[in-house]
Amino acid sequence: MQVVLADDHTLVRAGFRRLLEAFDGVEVVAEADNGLQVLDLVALHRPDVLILDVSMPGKNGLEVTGEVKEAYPEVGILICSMHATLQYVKHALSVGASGFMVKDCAPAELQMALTAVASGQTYVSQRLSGQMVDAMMRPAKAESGGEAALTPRQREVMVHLARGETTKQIAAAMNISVKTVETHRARMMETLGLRSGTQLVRFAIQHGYDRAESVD
Amino acid sequence: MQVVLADDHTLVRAGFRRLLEAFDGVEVVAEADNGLQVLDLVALHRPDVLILDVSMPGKNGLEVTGEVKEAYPEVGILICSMHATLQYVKHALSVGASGFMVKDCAPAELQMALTAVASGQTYVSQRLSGQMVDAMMRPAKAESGGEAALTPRQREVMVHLARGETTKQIAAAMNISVKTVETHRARMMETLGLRSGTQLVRFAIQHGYDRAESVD
DNA sequence: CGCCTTGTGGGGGAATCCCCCACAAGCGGG
DNA sequence: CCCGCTTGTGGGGGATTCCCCCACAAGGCG
Repeated sequence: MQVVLADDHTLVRAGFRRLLEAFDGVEVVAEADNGLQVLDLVALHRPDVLILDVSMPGKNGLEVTGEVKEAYPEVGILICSMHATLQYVKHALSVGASGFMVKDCAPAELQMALTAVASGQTYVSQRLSGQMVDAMMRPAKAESGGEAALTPRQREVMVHLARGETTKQIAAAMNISVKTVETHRARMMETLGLRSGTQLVRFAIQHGYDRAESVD
Repeated sequence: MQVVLADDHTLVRAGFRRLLEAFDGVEVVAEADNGLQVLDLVALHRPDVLILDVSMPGKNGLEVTGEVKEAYPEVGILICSMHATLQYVKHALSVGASGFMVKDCAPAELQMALTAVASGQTYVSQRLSGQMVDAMMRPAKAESGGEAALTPRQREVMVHLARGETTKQIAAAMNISVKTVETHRARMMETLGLRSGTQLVRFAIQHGYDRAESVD
């Protein structure tokens, strides 16, 4: 497996290289210390995997990702970062990365990430997948008694809202009056401390009411 | 770290035990071959981690999970299964499991899962977190990569929409007329093929317009 | 030079939002 | 046992928004 390594800190690169070459069958064929170099090196070596630091001079990792993926979609890209939020991961994956690692993980995890990315799978650092699980479970938890101050009927309205239905459609679907739907909305907004109906839609979607409700 | 191991196949248990005891500081204090035994063994040994097969005679792993968590919430529970779907994982986590492994993973992954669960973190097998990522990205990928054919001004409106602002607030913030905001909305809905303003809000949020635009 | 896109607006009717309000059913506590 | 609270069901009415028409200026481009 051939790897190109891009990070703006020489010491970090050296450490990574040692780690990587300790793995069986991994070869670091080139290193870059800035974003502009990367595209050339990829063009030259056509590696299996490109390991990219997010913050680099010239061009940041996410920009580079987009360009490399466009020119050489077969190259697996593994993003490395120290501070990692879910939004950040989503952004990285949406521009074409195959994996996202936090830098303080165990060497074994790096190896797993590498093999996953090389074989075309998606890998997300364990620390981050924990966050993802939380995000995924939030709506399911609410249902199963977490801290949903919402009544069953209100939750039902929330689901329809999250799917983008209009008040009239919701009323029809639930077989009640438009006015009743509005009352439910109003009471939810009060308990949730929201000011506009749009914010309620926002809440519904961000809390996953558009996907849940089919489990079990 | 003390572990109780529950699986209905003797050979599987034996293999697991060997694996586990090869890890530093891990001790298998008891084994169960059916669901009914588990609760007693946990009560007796108070392990740090309980490794549970999903399919067991007597009581399946998920039922056991709920009961153990209720009685001994401090015990970390790691579910093992061969066939694993996202729905399944969600269910397992919602009844109190801390981790979910597929059985054909690498030994190193088992160790990572074990330490994560023992320290109270959530661990989901790498194969599964890949699926989770896909599920998470699906809405974002849909059109952002292919055809984010929005004009700068339209995107600006989108950001405000995603933050839950009203038309009037957006108009004020952008220093233009309410009517102009409405035109932008209408044109976006046309290019995106949406039918209601609520769905536009939905789109805006699912595509990350509420956070992105400031990342980079 | 027309044509298209983009940004800026308006008119008007239907739908909605968001504040009031009411009443019945259930449920818990004093 | 009755009072209060919550929940579900509705209405009135004014402000706002939605969503269909429409117009015009500026810029790009074949």
